[in-house]
Amino acid sequence: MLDKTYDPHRIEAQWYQRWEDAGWFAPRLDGDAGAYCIMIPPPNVTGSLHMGHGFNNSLMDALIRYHRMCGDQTLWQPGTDHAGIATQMVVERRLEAEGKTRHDLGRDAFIDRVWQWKAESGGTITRQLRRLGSSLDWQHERFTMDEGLSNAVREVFVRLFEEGLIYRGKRLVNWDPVLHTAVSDLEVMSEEEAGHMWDMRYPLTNGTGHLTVSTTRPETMLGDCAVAVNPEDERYRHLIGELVELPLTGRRIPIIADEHADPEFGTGCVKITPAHDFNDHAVWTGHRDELQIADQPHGGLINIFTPDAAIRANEPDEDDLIPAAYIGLDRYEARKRIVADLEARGLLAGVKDHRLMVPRGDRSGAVIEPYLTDQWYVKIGPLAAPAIEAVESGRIRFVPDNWKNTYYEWMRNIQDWCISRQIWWGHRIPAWYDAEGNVYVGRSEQEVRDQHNLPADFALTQDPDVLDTWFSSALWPFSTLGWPEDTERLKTFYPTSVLITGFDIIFFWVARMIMMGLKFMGDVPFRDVYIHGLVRDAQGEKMSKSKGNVLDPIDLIDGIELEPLVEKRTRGMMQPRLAEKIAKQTRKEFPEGIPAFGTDALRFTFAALATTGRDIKFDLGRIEGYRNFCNKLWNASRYVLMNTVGAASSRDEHAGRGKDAAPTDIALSAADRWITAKLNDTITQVREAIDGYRFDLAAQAIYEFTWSQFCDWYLELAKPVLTGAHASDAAKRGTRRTLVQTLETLLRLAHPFMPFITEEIWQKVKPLAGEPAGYGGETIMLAPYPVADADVDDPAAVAEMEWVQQFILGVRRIKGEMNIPPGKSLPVLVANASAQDRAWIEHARPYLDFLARTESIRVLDDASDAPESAIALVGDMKLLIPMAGLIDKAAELKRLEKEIAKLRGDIERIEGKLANPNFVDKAPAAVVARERERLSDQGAALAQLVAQQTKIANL
RNA sequence: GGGUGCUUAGCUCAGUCGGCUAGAGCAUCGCCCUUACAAGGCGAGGGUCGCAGGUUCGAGCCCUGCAGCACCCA
Repeated sequence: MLDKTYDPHRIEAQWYQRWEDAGWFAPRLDGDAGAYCIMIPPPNVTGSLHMGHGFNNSLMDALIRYHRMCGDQTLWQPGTDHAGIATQMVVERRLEAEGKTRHDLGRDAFIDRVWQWKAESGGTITRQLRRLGSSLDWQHERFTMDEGLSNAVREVFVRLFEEGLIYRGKRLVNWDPVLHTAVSDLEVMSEEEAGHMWDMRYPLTNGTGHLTVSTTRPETMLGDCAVAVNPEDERYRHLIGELVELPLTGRRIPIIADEHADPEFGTGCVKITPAHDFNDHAVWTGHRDELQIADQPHGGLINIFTPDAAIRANEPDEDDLIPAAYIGLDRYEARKRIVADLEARGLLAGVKDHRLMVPRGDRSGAVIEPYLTDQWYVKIGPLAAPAIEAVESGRIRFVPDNWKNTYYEWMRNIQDWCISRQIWWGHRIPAWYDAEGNVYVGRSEQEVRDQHNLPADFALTQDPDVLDTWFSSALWPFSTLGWPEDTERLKTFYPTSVLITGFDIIFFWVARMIMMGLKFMGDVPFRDVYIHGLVRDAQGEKMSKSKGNVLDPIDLIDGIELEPLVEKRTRGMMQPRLAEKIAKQTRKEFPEGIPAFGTDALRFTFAALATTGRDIKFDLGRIEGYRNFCNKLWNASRYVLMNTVGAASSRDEHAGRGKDAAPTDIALSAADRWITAKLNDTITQVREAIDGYRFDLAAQAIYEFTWSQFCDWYLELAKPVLTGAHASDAAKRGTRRTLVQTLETLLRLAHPFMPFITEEIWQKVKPLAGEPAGYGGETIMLAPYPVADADVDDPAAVAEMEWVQQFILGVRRIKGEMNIPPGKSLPVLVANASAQDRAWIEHARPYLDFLARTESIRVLDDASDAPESAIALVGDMKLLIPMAGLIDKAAELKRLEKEIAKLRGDIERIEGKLANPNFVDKAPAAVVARERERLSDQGAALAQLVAQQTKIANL
């Protein structure tokens, strides 16, 4: 028997271990069933679970469990990502606490430290995924830096290089001066910030005055190679080809004509600093062959910064290219000094406040500097074209569909991918250099030596850089399955079925997987891409540590007291004032802390909120409601078990399933047949919803059936049968069997969304319910998913039960509105009853007595005999509850008036419609017929109520 | 500047092919501790579907314009 109260903690603790130990998460590789596979988006190996993971994994597990129960060969591939920059930063911060930098340790020792950190913290997120109930195939867990995946990375790098799709080039990159590495365009976040616009005077060398240029970055003037004006700009046209003197440096630079100069912007003159600005670099590219530029130092492409973004020293052959006064100054210090010096010389024309877009590294937050470096690139055009085609042709389908536009937009404007990073934690680039700087690419140093006949004493040094983390992630759908080996798993599970992810990594990850999958597997990596929204807080704000509004899914599962919650939210806060604010806000929002809701409630909430194409606001009220739902299911199950375990019910009584199997001594009532038909409808709805990725509709259908049909009606209808003296043993058996089988099926239906509670209950129900579709196994997670059965449709039973419900609701409504306690028994008179009504009254009498608390039901042959009564209509039949001593005449008149007004409004609308010849002629016949029928029904009801109103009013 | 999405009850959201009186949960208000469940039961109130036009017999849904909000890209 089930415990009296639902305690998610106790249930969840045991089942996961059992499932995993039994090996039930592994795909069954035998047989000819279809394959179904999802790759987990690998979380950061040293990270911990946030709400986004919780959401994402709840949906994936629902699909995986559904398909596993459907009998597919089902694989959910687990694994983690080494998350290069992020992980390296964490370890560096820990070193910093010891007063060291990574350079103090050296590369090898530092990497050892990172592996140590992984060993320490690497289990956290996989443990947390287990807490969510995720049925991942842990026996095959992978890590992006394990041996197999590293092999795959080298293999891909070498093959792309050999095809000319990977190259090394010196270009402007996004340089992070704090992390000392290049980052890709995607890792740069530009936001508008407050700054200044400086107007600086550059004297004309012909002595006729000066040009004024506007800039937001005055310090970069040291690297200017020209001033550009728009060729159409009348003000400056005559100066094109003249020279100006670059202040503070003594260099002379030309005035050039270029469209890039916007006459409307500032003075219309723009300084060109090709080594420190992407636009300027493009301008320079167009003018680099002009003598006045080509003759400048470095052909005009003058870098002025060190990797720290400080002003660099001069090279031996540069003379005083960089003025000594600024060398060694940080870029912002240099800015101040240069502005001051210009002002001192009368060359500063003005300063105004100006809002500008500032690019920052998404990890470090440092202002990104366009910087000239040697980097490795993937030539992306040849990879992008087939990846675009794969979506256009429908081989890959986005859900919701409109995301494909975002994908196209990016893919059609894609730039070559900078894949080298100047950090230590990651896949080392498989390239070696000799003393002359020649580069050799190969799978290993040995392979390079063999291929190029380089003797062992020929010095080679490996490229110090590592690859962008997303390079290895891009291979995830096939590298995890064993590629480049041709494994069984690869053959079975590639292409995978669906990718489930947030829109934020369409570019980082989804697009790159598609390109790499097509390139190396010759096929798409997945058929569907389901894009879900972001999990936000109850106010719709993005969750972030600095806002202090982060919810930890584990805290929702286990609950957390207020003090630990406050501590957690403010831990490691740099700004005490912010910490104080967050603490205050947390105490206000969660004065009692957060109660434990359990995993099933959390998962069901995620499913219910997963409407397509929208972010979700995570409101604690919702999870509370679904925790209550778990409780409801639990208690309903207790009721079913209490009434079936042990009773006269042997296993045989329940063993039969469906109509054919019904033994002769079992009688199924209309209620039994009705709930079976309703369940059948629900099965269809849930399956359709899951197949269409409508997790919200699936959850809603399960919720509605369980609560509003099974609990509110069927369990109540079962009571008079099970406890009443009038019911036959065959009827009792029929009801018991229906209770058990409905519950058993419902548990299987709900299992993908609430795995723990359904397993726990199923274990108790299974011995009573018999084997669903011949399944005799030990766990619900491998039991067959319910299949709808057209044979159990039963319109007669449905009609009867709807009548019963109308009758009961009619009586309840009168009681409710008249403030009569619901438990009070009342005599009911019935008038205008048809033969069918009379039969049903007879037949359904026990239900009516129990649920409507009818003391007696008397059928009147003539309604005029009735005493003063409150009225309710069931079709044409009138329910009359004598008012004497119970009901106030004025109250009943008011109630009638309200209903009459509603009917009149309705009738008026319908008459209007039917009076319109266009409607009658053009609308489909069925629609017109339905309106006519409604009019006649409403008209009859109105007549009855009006008659009643008159009668009562006249008393 | 370009793009995408959103706007429905106090709140959070459904609403499929254009067709019954626009639904659910939470919140609110009454009555009930009825032997599965007070984490509950029974009942009730609550809507100009962002605004303005258009198409249609019929529009929350389709079209046009406008407004507001959010996000992405430059």
